[in-house]
Formats: sequence, structure tokens, C-alpha cells
Amino acid sequence: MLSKLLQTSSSKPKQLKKIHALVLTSGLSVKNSLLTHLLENLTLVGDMCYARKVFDEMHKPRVFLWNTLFKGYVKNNLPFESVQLYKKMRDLDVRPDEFTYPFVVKAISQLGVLAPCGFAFHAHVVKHGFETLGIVATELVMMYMKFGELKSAQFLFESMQGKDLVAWNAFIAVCVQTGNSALALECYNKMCADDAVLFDSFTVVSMLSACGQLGSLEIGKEVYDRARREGIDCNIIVENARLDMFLKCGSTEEAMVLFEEMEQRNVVSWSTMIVGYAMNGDSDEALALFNMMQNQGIRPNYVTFLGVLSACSHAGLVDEGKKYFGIMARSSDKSLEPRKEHYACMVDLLGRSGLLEEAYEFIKNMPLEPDAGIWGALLGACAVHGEIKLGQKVADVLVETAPDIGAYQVLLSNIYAAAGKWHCVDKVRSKMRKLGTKKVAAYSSVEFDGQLHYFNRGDKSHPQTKAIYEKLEEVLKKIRSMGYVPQTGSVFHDVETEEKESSLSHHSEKLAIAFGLINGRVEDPIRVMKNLRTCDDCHVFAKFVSRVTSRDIIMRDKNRFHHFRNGVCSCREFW
DNA sequence: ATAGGGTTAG
Repeated sequence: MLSKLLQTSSSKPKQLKKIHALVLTSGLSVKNSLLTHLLENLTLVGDMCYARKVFDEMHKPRVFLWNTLFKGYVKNNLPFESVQLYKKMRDLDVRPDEFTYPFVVKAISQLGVLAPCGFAFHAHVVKHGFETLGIVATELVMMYMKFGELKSAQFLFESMQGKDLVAWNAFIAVCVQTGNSALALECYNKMCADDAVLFDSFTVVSMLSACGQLGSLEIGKEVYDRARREGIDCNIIVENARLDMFLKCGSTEEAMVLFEEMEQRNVVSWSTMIVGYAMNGDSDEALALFNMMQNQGIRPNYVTFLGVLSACSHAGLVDEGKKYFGIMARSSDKSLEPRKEHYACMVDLLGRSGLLEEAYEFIKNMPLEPDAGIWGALLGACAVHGEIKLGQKVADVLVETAPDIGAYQVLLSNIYAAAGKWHCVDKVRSKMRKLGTKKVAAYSSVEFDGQLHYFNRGDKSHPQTKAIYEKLEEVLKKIRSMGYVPQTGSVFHDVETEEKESSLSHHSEKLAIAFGLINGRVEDPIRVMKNLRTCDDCHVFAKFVSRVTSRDIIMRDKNRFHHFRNGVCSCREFW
């Protein structure tokens, strides 16, 4: 009778406690299955404190009850409690079984620190002979990947015997999640070559996501078409991933067609569209979608608002942005309370519009502890507006909070360079050398014929190098005669003008554009993906090129898209 | 009587 009660009352915490009291006072011999039920229901409700109380009252709980508690901690994102529980388990000499480790390893992943716990747990796993178990090994691979231990993860994954579909999918997924999409692609190809495993909708979702990251429209379409051919169920998650892939490749047209065709749309579909349109610079459409969504009774979540705020930011709509931020802050829905990312969006919005002091005040008054992302947004705005004094102040904060992120130091040095303060530039540079902060090297890529072609600055490694440079020269000559003047202000080194020009003219995005001019079809846009922000000069260059060649150029940088057509950019010079 | 994989944001 009691277990029936437990089954039906799973979502009501008060009732659960009442039943527990009843169990205790009834004097009935308490069956383990009943307690498992109780623990599981408390887990679902999220009352892990009470679950722990119930657990602690048990006399010598069997391993599976420990496991149930572990499961609860993992489900409710309480890694520290998991680790403590594991220690207790070992102190009491309770032997973990094969079910224990997947939970514990996942808890370490959630904890976010590998040493010393991660290695120690791995050692325990090996000691207990569970490393060869596919499920445990899969979790270990995910753990190492999440800690940036790519080599360890790869080694472990490759030494797994008889990998099944879930193991492959897990690895591909975690590659994408950690920004290693090229590796995900490689892995997918290997998986396809393995006759023993077939792919499923999980694989497709991760692959579409990878193609979005890489800006690989052709491969993405290929993966999807293959899924269709092989009768894989393309559910809403697959379609959402495809939607995102189109938007991340700059194809808003295809995204809109798909969005209108979709049988089902959920909050993720709408948010994907809003975020995607904001990124592509069409803020009006993004905000229109937001209104439409509400008219259709779909409740926005915090990601939707990130899209809305970034739409305002990219269009310089300060008042609109403040309005939406206010809606969030006043909402009775607790899950819509502005988070750090929203504050960062607001700082970006204010700062980019030149309201640097207001942005600074906004940070000082915010109720949450500002993180590097928020200060970074302000520093970025200082760079845009050449604001040295505030920039220095912000950079000082960032050296404290995020000394390992080179991008912030580079921003500061760029601010100095733009002001011609070369001795300050040198100081920042030498500080970076001392701290060992690395700059991320810029690169651009273009997809052609199902292949991604990568270019670094001044790259001469591409097989078509000669033709690319010739094309570049030809185009430069043509656009110079039309009034293009190299924007030498974008060179952040103290070198002579002539040298500046040649350094500029070999930026990775220019090489990529030249490659696109040689290879793509005239009617297709040239899609360039860049890992960092693009510079002023390349922006001007792309505008001219789009005019003289009558080709559309779609360029994605770290923050947003630039759609160049006939000499005009979709960003309207606001970026 | 318990275990590993997926979409928006970062």
C-alpha cells in the first residue's frame, strides 16, 4: 500500500515526508525497495537534504541505495556532496560496484576540477576493474574532454574495445561541446567507416551542431540528407539543430524556409531564430520574431532574452534593450531573473553605443559579482571608442580575474596602439610574455566542394597559393582605382606605412575571399568564417570587393555576421 | 533494483 502511495505522490514533497513518517511509526519492516522509491522520489523533487536524512537513518544500506543517492546528487547537480559521499563510502569499507562509477565520474565532471579528484577516481576505477566497462569508460572520456585533456580523452576513447553507438555519440557530442568540431567530423567519418555501428538521430544532431560551428553548410546538408535516406527519425531536436546550422552558416533564407515548414516549434526553435537573426545583423526580424512568439503563446526563456538583448546591441537600440532588460528584472518568473550573460549584453549595448560611463556605473551597481565576461564587454567597448583611461582601469581588473585570457591584453594593447602609445604597447606585450599569456592566432576558413580550406595571415601553404595571391593583387589594384585606401589604423605594430599595408593585405580573411573568388560559383556567396573579430581594413576591403565582383560575401567573425552586397554591409558600420 | 549520447546561450 505504501509503495503505491509513493508511486502516485512522486511530485509532492510534503506528502513524501508524511509517508516517510508513517513508514517510521508504523513499525512495519521497511523494505529496501520502498526506501529506494522514497529516495528516487525525493531526487525528482530535488529535496536532497531530506533524501540524505532518510539515507542516514538506514541501517547498513546496501550498495544500490548508495547508488540511488549518488544518482540524486548527480541529477541535482551537487558534485561536492557526491565526492563527500564517495569518501564516506570508502571510510565505511563499502565496496562500490559497477553502477557506482558512472555517477561518481560524472560528479567529478560537474565539479569542474580534474586534479586531484579526477585522477584519483580514475585510479579507483582501474583498481576495481571497471575501466574496461563501456559505460564507465565513456564517462571517463567525457570527463577528460571537459577538462581540456584532449589527448587523454582521445587515448582512452581509441583504446575502448567494441565501441557501441552510444560511446561514439558521446565522444562526438563532447567534441562539439568543447569546441573541437573538426575532431567531431573526423570521428564521424571513422564511425561511418565502421560497419559495426550505424548512426542515429543523436549523431545527426551533434554533427549538425559541429557543421554550424565550422560554418560547413555543404557537409551539414549532406549529413542531414543521409539521415533522411536512411530513415532516421528527424524529430524536433534534429530540425532545431539544422535550423541553427543554417543560421550559423549565414543562410538566413534557408533557415526561414525551414522554420516555416517545421511541423512543431518549441521555445528552442524560436530562440534559435532570434539569436541567429541577431547574429546575422537583422535585428528588426529578430524582434519581430520575439513578438510573434509571444503572440503564439510560447513563453520565452533566458536564452530567448539573450537573443533579444543581442539584437538590440547589434542595432544600437539602447532604449529597447533597457526595456527588455526591465521586463526580465520585473518578471515574476524567477527563471527569467537577469543572469551574468544578460548583464554582459547590457554592458555591450551601452558601451558600444558610446555610453561608457553609464556602462561602468551599471557594472558597479549590479547585484551579481561581475565576471571576466562583463568586464571584457566594457573593455571591448573602450577599444571601439578609443577610451584609454577607462580601458586601463578595466584591464587592471581583468589581469586580476582572468590573467590567462590573452584576448583582453591584446585589446588593451590595441587601444594603446590606436592612440600611438607604442611604449605602452610594448609594456603590455612584455607583461604577456612574462605571464605566459598566449594570443590566439587568427585564421579564416572557406568551404569549397565539401572541404574546409583554412588560411592564416600571410599563409603560403595552400596548394593554390600562387593563384590566390595573384587574384588578391588583381582585386587590390582594381579597388584602389575605385578609391580603396588601406586602413592602416588597424595595424597594431609600430612599423612603416608601406610595411603596414603589406601586412594588412595578407590578412587571413583577404586570402579566404581571394580563394572564394577563384573557386566558387559566381551566383553563390563567398562564406568566410573567422575565429576572431575582423579588422576595419578587411571590412572596407570586403565592401569594395562585393561591389567590383558583384559577388555576395558573408563573413562570420567571433561576434556576428557581415553580409556584404554591392559595396554595402548589413552591419551598417555598427559593430 | 540502480549506469553512458542530442538542439538555443557561455
